[in-house]
Amino acid sequence: MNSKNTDNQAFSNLIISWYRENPRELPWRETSDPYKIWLSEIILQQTRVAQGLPYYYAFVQNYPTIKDLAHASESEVLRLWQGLGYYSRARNLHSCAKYIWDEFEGKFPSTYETLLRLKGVGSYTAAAIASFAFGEVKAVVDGNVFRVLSRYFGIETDIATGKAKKEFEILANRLIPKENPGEFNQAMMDFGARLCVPKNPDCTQCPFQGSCFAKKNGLVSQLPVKINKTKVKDRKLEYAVIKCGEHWVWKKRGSGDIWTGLHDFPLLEQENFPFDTSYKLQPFPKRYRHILSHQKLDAGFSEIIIPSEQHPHLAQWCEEEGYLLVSEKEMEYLAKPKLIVNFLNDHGI
DNA sequence: TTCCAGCGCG
DNA sequence: CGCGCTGGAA
Repeated sequence: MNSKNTDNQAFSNLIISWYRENPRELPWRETSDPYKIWLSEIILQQTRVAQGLPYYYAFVQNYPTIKDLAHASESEVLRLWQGLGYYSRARNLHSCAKYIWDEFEGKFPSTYETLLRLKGVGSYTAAAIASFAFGEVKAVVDGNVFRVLSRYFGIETDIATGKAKKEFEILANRLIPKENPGEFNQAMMDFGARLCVPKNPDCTQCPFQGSCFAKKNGLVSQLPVKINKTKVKDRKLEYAVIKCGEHWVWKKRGSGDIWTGLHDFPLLEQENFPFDTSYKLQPFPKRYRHILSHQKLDAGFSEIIIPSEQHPHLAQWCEEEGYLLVSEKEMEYLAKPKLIVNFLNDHGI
């Protein structure tokens, strides 16, 4: 055995023993059911544990097995996902459940390579499911792993690049032990989430103080290197809140833009907006700001009251233009983006 | 108010 | 490489 392997073993032993002393107790760690592990990993993509936890409980409660999820409707799944963001995760989740139920009799794919073919499952999630549920020796590389390894080994590659992804995957796969790969992966992520945190980590508590490159060289605050070039565009939305008796006009959003599959209202800037002259537009004074990953939204709402006797006419227009006429009772069950939920809350809905 | 953390797709 | 969301911290 050469010294590299000895070092690797020392690293994995140390991080695993840290993990055994400091485990987070999480419900998806109590199971080896690949369905529940997959569900938890999709929820946790781009999402903190504290925020994802209630959604995990809700999904397990509503859909205890992949069969239950496969037999649900997409709109129901989106409604349960409401507020969590990145809604394509929910659409992919549901579509995968149907696919696995229909094509594989509900038997979950069990290898890294086959998991990777599932929509919404990339290299991180495939490695997580393969190692946690099936014991495959495959290292996860997420934001935590980038941080831990870049600091410990002093790697200065910009972690936003594809080059870094390859480099860190190779390194992590050299470190992962064959005996308990899943535990090593959990350990790396917990260590990054709880001790080797992005800002002001408490290095005095760290088992790697003596060997960490960043610690020894005073580079902890500089690593990992991440060049942030996300540019955010400004965008204005002018919503028409069209009410007729107990009914409101809604729009189910299509693909190719934000909030695919969720519901909001007709936009005034729409070409074919019909109620140009005949009805009074009452703008609400309050505007709503909402930040997405690449857009800064500034939304205004104007109310339009349609007399009840116009209901049939309005219903026909909705039919023709692809809008939904929904009663206040039924609105509750539509999946809506946070911005719209905020607006409704302000109006006691 | 701004900044930042957190993967996958086309 | 541009794009998709929200919440919590600075």
